[in-house]
Amino acid sequence: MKTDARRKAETARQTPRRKKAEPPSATRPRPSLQGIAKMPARERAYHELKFRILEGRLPPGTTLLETEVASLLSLSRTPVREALIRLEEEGLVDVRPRHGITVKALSVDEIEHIYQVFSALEVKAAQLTARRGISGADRERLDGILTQMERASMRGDIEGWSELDDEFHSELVGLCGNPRLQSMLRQLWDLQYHARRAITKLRPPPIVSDREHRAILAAISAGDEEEATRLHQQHRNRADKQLISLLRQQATVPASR
Amino acid sequence: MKTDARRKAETARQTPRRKKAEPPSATRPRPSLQGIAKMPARERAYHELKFRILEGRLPPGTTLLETEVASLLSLSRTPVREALIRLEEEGLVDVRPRHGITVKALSVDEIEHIYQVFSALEVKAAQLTARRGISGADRERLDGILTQMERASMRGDIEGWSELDDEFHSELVGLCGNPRLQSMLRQLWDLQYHARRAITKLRPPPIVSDREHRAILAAISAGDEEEATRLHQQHRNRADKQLISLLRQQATVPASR
DNA sequence: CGGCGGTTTTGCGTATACATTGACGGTTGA
DNA sequence: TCAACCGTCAATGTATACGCAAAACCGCCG
Repeated sequence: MKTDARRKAETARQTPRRKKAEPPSATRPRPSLQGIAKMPARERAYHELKFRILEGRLPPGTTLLETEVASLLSLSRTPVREALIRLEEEGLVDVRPRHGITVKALSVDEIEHIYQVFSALEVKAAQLTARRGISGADRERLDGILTQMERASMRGDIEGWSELDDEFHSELVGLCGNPRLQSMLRQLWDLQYHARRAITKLRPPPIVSDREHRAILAAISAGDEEEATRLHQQHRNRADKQLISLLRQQATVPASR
Repeated sequence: MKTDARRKAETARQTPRRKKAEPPSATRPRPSLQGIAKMPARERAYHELKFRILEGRLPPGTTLLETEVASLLSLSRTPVREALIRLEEEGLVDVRPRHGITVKALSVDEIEHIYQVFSALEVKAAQLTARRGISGADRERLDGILTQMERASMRGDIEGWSELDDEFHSELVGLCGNPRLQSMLRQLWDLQYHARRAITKLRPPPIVSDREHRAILAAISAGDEEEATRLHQQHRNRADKQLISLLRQQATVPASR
């Protein structure tokens, strides 16, 4: 028993990484298909709920009471509440006391806002990556992804292309050397995940994107920070505009699903 | 014995008089100096802790157990834990199970990372503000702030200038029309709050900043998105570089305080 | 003198109990 | 018929109980 309420920190300059294997994959909503097993209940609740929301198994607008969520996951309210706090902070659910929690439905405007932030950060990431330079191996890897993408777009495999696109972008971000930037991007990613999937198949063939990607990679490889920034900027502007306009289009005609 | 023999009566609901005398900080971390009264305990815990951390009353490195925090705030562990989850997400504290929570100490590198994100977002905000245009009244207000700043810098009142600087930037951000962007900026702001204060007085006279601010406001008023972006970009680059270098300088000579 | 295995302590994760509060429907009075 | 009021109760907010397992401790053995 200590009478002194505070102890001095052990100074470790380096953030004392928790031993836990990093769960969140950049593009996958679920941490590891298995690692969920022996996690604290709070984490399980968090990941399970997030997963269900992102995959659409808890569609936007769904509202549940804390108790219902708890029994849905076979847990008590405590860890569920703790998970919900995080999900609310991240913007995935709304908590309205006495009315339950509601899976947030994003309006097109909100998605546009998300993309404004997302793209600004991604461009910054590209800039930082260019500034710090990439290794030959990284270059190879990115190059490989681009090649696969080109093949996919030639065969008209938009879905496959889209996944590779995610991979390319997230690889690039992974190289920027700014963990905070990375984690913010990951979070924003999750928010737009659903919207993005919804319009994947409606996309026109990504020939332009392919070209732009090549150019960006070249600029980064060359360490040309200015050029990489400019190109990535432009790439995102174009892609965002397209995406938003597709969404608006679809929003007016709710259609099938 | 283990459980702290439950706080007996101890003046039942009589909350010990908190000395919330401190009125400082322009962009004060505390919500409203009074509104804290009749809030849910979880919120009180959150704000109270955040306040103490930002003001330095819980200096970086401080380590406390959940129980200790709870009794510090005269609450039970539950609302405290819920507050801590949010504080951890925001990056203000580290939670290491069985080792307590510790107030995070940011390294200069981390602060640099924060600024990279912060500035990218602020520039985007300026761009959006320019794009959407500002009203005459807003223009007046911003103009007024700049005038006050110029006066402050002429009198050598760096502290005053600095507060106005915060105000200017946050006003600008407030006009961008993207709430998510705003809230992210606010959060990042809190993270760098302490570091920034620490070097405020070491700043050289802000003549250049004053000039830049004028130019930025002009570009925004004119609705010149490109120019506003470029100028703000440049402004932030310069200011960040200066700030980081001051921090590094000081980091090597811990000095007083 | 130092490392190692068992034992004890203790902090936390989760469940549960209890208090509080706001929603809602029914009743009443105009 | 309508609107204000009130009582009831469900849902949340907060406190407490409880057991596990990590960390600290301790004594034994090298």
